[in-house]
Amino acid sequence: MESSQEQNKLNSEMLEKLVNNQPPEEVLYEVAELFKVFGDSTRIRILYALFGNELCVGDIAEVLSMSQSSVSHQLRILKDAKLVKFRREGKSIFYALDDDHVYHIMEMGMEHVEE
Amino acid sequence: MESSQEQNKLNSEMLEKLVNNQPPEEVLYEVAELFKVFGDSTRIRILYALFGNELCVGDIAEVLSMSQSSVSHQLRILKDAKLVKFRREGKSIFYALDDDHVYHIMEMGMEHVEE
DNA sequence: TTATCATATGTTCATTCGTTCATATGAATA
DNA sequence: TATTCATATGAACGAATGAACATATGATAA
Repeated sequence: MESSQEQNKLNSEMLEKLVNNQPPEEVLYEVAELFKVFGDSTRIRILYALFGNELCVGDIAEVLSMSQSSVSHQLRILKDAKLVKFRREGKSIFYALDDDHVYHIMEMGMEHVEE
Repeated sequence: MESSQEQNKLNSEMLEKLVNNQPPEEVLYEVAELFKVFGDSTRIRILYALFGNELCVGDIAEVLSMSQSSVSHQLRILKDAKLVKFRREGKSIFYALDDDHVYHIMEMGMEHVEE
């Protein structure tokens, strides 16, 4: 892991304090998993298409010029991450953004990029 | 892309409007790239270690029980994404979170997960 | 200038991931 | 009930990615 002569800048007391202040491993992992879902341009495009709109799968595919299969696969990932919700209406299934967190996280991303 | 008999829920006027309302492809791509950086538990751990602390590479490695090489590689990715900044002090290089966006994005992630 | 310490970089390898194609499910309608 | 339409699922393939190991860079101190 480290060479034996490594000279750290922090003493062991502060190091230990930092180690203990880390959130539980599980939480960090889940946060990473969440952002991983946002980390694909196809899914970002889908999320933006749903920004303020409720759309069925076929329409998303048409708006984004994607195959139905691809959209459906990605919607499943978004669904599992609780980023979108859906309801059935006849043969169609309509998707929408799940809650305000999704809006806010995307807005944050836009802000950081547009600098 | 779609079967010839596909019956969309939206008329072509609304579809076109949606298509035109999408942010530029480049922006969506950059947003995805940004979140991709957050989408790895190793990098999330590093970012959390830097939450309010300025640390040098060796200390990050020690705090997180990671190899120096691995930390350095990930720091480069964080640096390229402008999520961390750094300054040299003697032989050491100290890293810190770059701006408030980073804090806010992570806080959003935590909030969404802790529900 | 040479040796040393802290950090960075290059390469390889195993794994993950997104897309595509084919097919299955399942609700609505004839 | 049989057919059709909308969506979901499974398998396969290629591309991207993170970790590990070895090595390079570059600043400092002897």
